[in-house]
Amino acid sequence: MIQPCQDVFENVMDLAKRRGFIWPTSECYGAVAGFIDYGPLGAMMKRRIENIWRQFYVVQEGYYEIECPTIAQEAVFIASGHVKGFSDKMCQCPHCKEYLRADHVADGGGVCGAATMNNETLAAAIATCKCPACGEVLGNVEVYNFNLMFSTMIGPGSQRVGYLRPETAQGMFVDFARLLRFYRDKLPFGAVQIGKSYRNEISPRQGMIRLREFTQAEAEIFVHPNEKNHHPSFKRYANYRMPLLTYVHQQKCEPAVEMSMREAVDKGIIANEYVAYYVALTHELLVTVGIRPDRLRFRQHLPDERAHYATDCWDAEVYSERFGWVETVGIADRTNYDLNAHAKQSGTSMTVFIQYDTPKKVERRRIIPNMGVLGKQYRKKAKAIFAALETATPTAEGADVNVDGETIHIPADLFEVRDEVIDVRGEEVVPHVIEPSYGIDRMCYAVLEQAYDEDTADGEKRTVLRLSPQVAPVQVAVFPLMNRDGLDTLSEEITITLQKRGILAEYDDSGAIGRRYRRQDEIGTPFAITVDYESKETHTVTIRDRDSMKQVRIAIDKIPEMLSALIKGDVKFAELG
RNA sequence: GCAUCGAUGGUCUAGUGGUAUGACUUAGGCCUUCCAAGCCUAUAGCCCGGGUUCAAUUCCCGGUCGAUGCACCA
Repeated sequence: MIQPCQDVFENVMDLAKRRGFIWPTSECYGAVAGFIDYGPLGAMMKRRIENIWRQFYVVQEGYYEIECPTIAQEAVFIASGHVKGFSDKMCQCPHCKEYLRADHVADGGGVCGAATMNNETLAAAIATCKCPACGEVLGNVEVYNFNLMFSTMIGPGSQRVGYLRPETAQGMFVDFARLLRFYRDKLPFGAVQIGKSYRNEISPRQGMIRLREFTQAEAEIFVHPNEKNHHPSFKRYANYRMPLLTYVHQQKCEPAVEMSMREAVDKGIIANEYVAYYVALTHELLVTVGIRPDRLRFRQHLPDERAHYATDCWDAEVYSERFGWVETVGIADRTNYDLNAHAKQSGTSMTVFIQYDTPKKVERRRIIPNMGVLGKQYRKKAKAIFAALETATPTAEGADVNVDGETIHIPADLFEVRDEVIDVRGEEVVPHVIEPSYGIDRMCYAVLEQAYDEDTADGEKRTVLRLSPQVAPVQVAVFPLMNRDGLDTLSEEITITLQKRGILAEYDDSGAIGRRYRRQDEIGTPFAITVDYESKETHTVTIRDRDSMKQVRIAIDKIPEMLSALIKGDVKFAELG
């Protein structure tokens, strides 16, 4: 699948480093693998991508953003399964020093039940196995858990364990009760979070594709389990078409098939309307930030690839010339797994009360003990008897209840059996969660790689980042043709006017004008305004398009309005004069 | 993490047991009426630690980072 291309990745990362998009972290002390710094332009571009994400999820969908700590106490990750399930049982071969997955060694050596063994048992079991790397018999080895979460201590001298979160999602789950109240106790609702997550990868490589600290943008959408096939805005994307690579296609090595979201749901290819809706929304979002549709596909997880809680999962994969298809977004139906787990761990209810349209009549039998007598007679056992009686099946003589292994006969005159019909107005429901989860750093890399281009201008090589105007860090450059005769002061005035309108404009008067154009081309600045001698007489300037290098003359007082429209994409440069 | 290879101004590079070549870039100046032109000047470098040596950027050992292969990637 991976078809390495020697140049693109290196060219992109070289440019990114040189021009201040991406830097190795803490370079003066030697960089650390798996960590990067975003430089001035990279941080700006990342923020613009995040803001486009907010436009979709917060503004369009109405799912407010929350912000939770990156460190959480152990209980959170016990419930989520990360303390237990996010670690691997490792051992080291004493002969060749290779690090090995102990359970894999056991499986390979014919040991049964390795997955359920504790570390000591597993160590004993693999002592007679051969190291798959060097072939020597392992002998006495220590088996230990390598957890991919970074752990820390909360407070000084504390025994309280904390972990850096391996995903932002848990924040939305643990805040469920508050969120439910905020959304006035009605489903569906959602909450989103953009923030850092941490995974202590054993061996991160591939630049910014696999990081130990990375930025996720996750949405958790809470929905009634019976309503997953009725997204209230489904019609927005019902006819949205894209190629889908289902797990059946993958098993048969067939290519993806293009279809609408309506078809995909109706044919049972995508599990429900909610998942389909966010598959389509994700497609639109990725195209908006500048991913080419022909380098974008949606691939369904194979049944054995899915996390144990997910019923359906689709990855948006972006094609990289260096890394092949890279998972950039995952859209999963997490069911009620997380809320059930936190409800159990925390002892807090994580349900929504759903009112019936009309109350249901339910027959109910209540057993009401005469506690005045029972209490005196049974003393400390009375409370347990009271509880046991609620579920007892009384006969005419009385009821037998079991308290602490002892069967106690309660005569019929010590309680009253009351059969009644009551109105049940609704039920407690644990919502299901639909989760679109975006890897922002991977999106940034994909945007840079796809924007990188080299063309020829006047017989010379030109390096140009064809970034969408919406994500380009610098939005416009302003140049005086000559830095004299008042052209420079007029240019500076225009720059300030644009900056006051919230447009990131960069003024530059150094050296030849051609060099200044090239410099801006390389960082992806989509437009350049040039003030020339005609500007003083006619109050006009030229505006230059990065991609075509064409120029159009416009009136100075029209610049802010026109640039805003060009940057937003409401107007295309080719449509101008 | 293991194995192999590599690391010289911001970038690309020459070279060396006695502190380093050239080009591009950048900054200042001159020139210049629209796409990296020209001229002058300036800034800036031997990945880190230890060893050998009078002297290490150079040789040796260890580390870091990067590339590749293996392993890993809930």
